[in-house]
Amino acid sequence: MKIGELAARAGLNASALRYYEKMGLLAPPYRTGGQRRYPSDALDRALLIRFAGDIGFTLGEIKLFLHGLRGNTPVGPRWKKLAHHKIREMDETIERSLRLKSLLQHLLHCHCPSLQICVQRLSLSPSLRRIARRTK
Amino acid sequence: MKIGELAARAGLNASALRYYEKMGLLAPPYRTGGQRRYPSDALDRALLIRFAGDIGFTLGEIKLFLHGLRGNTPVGPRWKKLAHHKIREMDETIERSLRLKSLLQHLLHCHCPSLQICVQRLSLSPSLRRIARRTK
DNA sequence: CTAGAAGTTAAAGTCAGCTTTAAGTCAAGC
DNA sequence: GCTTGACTTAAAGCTGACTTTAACTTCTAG
Repeated sequence: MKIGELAARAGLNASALRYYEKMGLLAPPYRTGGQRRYPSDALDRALLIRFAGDIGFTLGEIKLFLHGLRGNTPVGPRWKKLAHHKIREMDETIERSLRLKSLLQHLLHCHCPSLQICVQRLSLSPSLRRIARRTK
Repeated sequence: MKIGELAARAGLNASALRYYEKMGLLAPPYRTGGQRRYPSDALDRALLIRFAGDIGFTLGEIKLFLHGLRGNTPVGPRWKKLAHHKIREMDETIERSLRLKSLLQHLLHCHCPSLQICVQRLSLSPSLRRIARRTK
């Protein structure tokens, strides 16, 4: 399989595949006249990488846990740890988003005479300040 | 007030204040011997900018709605539109995070013989693929 | 008066995850 | 054999929100 075909089948750009290879996520394949020729299981790899990226893993994390996998090794402890970590991250994101949403709703419906005054009042609350700060 | 004091009081770096000024979010203050001297209400402005940034507005959005405010103008329609937009964004974030969380939990507890096979199965589901894709 | 803390600028650097560009090489169909 | 489309590389560019750097000036305390 040439890189273009692999890219099309994995839903990625060829440049992304080359980038993954450079970053150590994708094994360097055989070459024919300088061009990459991938074995069919490279598609699984590429799909796995895309999938993991899609669900919010960084390339560093993906690399980390791909190294934990060898061939068709079943789901292992390294992966589970990462998954738990990501689940916690999701929880934090959800909680933060909920709080900020209600904050925005307050701002929409409150009776402060101006945004600046409203924000000043909100800023005085240490708990709110903490929420805001973590949002970064 | 010198820039360092304003920065300290607003919880920002001086470089960020200069950046905001360059980006048109903060009015250029008077200068004494080339150095910026801020009036005390600049603190409100800076806090407002920080607060808005903290709750997820981009600088572009902040600039947009700061231009809608003049002095202590009450909360206006421009701001409300932006707030509604942001609330929708929060809702999307929350929904996506919830789905990805349950996806991760499935991956943790499913009985697929390997991650690759599990992901292959998941990837076959168009609805899941859509979820994943929107995550970018 | 002088040391040194704090201010000034423009321009470059940072982070991630790629894409784009430039300049060239290779392969496949006619 | 020739065209054209797909491939190759290294390096630069992109986004956003700043920070850092370098070289310099100004303010302030003692």
